[in-house]
Amino acid sequence: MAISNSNNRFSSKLTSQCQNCSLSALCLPIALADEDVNRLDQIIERKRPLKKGEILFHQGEEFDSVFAVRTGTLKTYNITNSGEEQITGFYCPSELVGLSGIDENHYPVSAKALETTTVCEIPFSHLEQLSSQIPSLKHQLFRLMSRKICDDQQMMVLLGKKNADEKVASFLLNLSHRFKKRGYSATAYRLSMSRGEIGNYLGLAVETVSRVMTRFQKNGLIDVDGKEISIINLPEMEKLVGAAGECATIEHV
Amino acid sequence: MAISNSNNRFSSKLTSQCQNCSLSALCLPIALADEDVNRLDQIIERKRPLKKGEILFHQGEEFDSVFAVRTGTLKTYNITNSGEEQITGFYCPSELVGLSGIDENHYPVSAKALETTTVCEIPFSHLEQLSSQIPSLKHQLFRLMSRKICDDQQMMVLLGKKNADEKVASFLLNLSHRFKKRGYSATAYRLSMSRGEIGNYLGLAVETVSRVMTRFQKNGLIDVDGKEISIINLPEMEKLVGAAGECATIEHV
DNA sequence: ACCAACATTTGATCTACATCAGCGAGTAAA
DNA sequence: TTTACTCGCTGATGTAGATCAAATGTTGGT
Repeated sequence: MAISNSNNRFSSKLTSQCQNCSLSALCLPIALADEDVNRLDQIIERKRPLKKGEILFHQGEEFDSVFAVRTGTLKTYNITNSGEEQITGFYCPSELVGLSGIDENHYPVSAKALETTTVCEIPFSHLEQLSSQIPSLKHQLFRLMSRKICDDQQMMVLLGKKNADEKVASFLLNLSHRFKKRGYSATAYRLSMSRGEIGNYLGLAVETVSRVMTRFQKNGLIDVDGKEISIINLPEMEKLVGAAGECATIEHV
Repeated sequence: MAISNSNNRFSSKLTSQCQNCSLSALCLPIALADEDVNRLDQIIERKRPLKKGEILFHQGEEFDSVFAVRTGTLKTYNITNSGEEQITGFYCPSELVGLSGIDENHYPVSAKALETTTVCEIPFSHLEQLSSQIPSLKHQLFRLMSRKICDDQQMMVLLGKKNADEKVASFLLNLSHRFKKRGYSATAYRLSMSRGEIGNYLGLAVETVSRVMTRFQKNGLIDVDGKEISIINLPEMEKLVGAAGECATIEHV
């Protein structure tokens, strides 16, 4: 895909730069030799930013790349036979989206930007080739996919067994952990998704999400101001979630 | 792990035999050259059968192998902080279990036999090494993990959005597809798990599972005799499930 | 600055499913 | 055979959260 130069603000960023990308330790957290980083750089395409609501790839489209989120947020979803949207995940900076397309060679979901979002496109066939030459890269890919499996299974437990309070608390703490990992505050952040999208994702009605958050605020667990969230009583929130899932508990590096 | 020779009935089977294993086309469905199959054979250990209730690996245990089910059925589950079991999956012959352990190098779940079950143990470090030398094997592994991600996400949709009827129907049809893929009848099979385990997996009470199945039978959709299930009205069942998930719809090879 | 469209909150009511309880059938041990 | 269990089925009742309804806030376009 040709790189757009229409916007000078970004063209300078659209160059090889895994070396100095602040996310490199996260998106493919491996100790690569300099020459290997260069090889990785060469296959990665930086794309122009997606505006809010723009689609990165469509459900059913042919799979060719995975994408690392650099800034902003994406959601993946599919459209059910009854025409409603079902959100299957949110993706923050440093996270990889598109792995589920490998199997069938088509993306089984669509990915849409929740806000202005930039991604690195990584053509999968190149990545796979490169992984043959760099064992640590291959291992890293296996780990990433394994983690995704693990995380999704925790999500299954959440959906199948937890009540509304536990779902919302898990969701807020999960985001907190993800922000913390990138060096941001774990206790104050901005939601990039609407209440409706949260409810859709958690298997709850919008009204329930709203009520639970309001109640959490009344009870001094969190502070809510529109999309701004502050976690006031972290221990109590964690208690609500319970020892949670093992994947989350063992704590990702 | 030493192979037990205490049981002659099995010792003859505990030899290299991916070539003539009827599942080989499924467990790692690749066109491998003969010599490659041999190399794969050499790293695989066939273990003595597990009896019903025996544990293949425990949650928290160090990860070293993935396992291909040859006969029988396994369930994976984890124990929540409140001490209850949460089933995260059932595994039939030809299916691979343990992939979620790669990331943290520990199994995040336990795996237990639901009936007498035999598995092939595949030490992951060897498999990974071998995959460096056989690109098609590496690709196959990526595909398998991708499919698992895809399937789990469909399960998330099921748990989050479907009602009891749709859950049970999806479950029964999913098993049907898995039996069919292995060449068995898609319309008559035996459940290896209890109603309680089905309910646990689907996020339903036992009583609900029982009631739904009874109602399905009354309505001529299925025939139930204890653990024996016959699907009488397949089209109607499929309608109940809806166009379902994309992963399932595009149809695995 | 204004208006239209949409997002969020709150209250009232409804319902799918959980929970509780009781029953019969199968199975294993004594 | 009896006792003790476990498993599956069915009926009665309770409840978490969905749905319906309406007011209020927020946002983007012109």
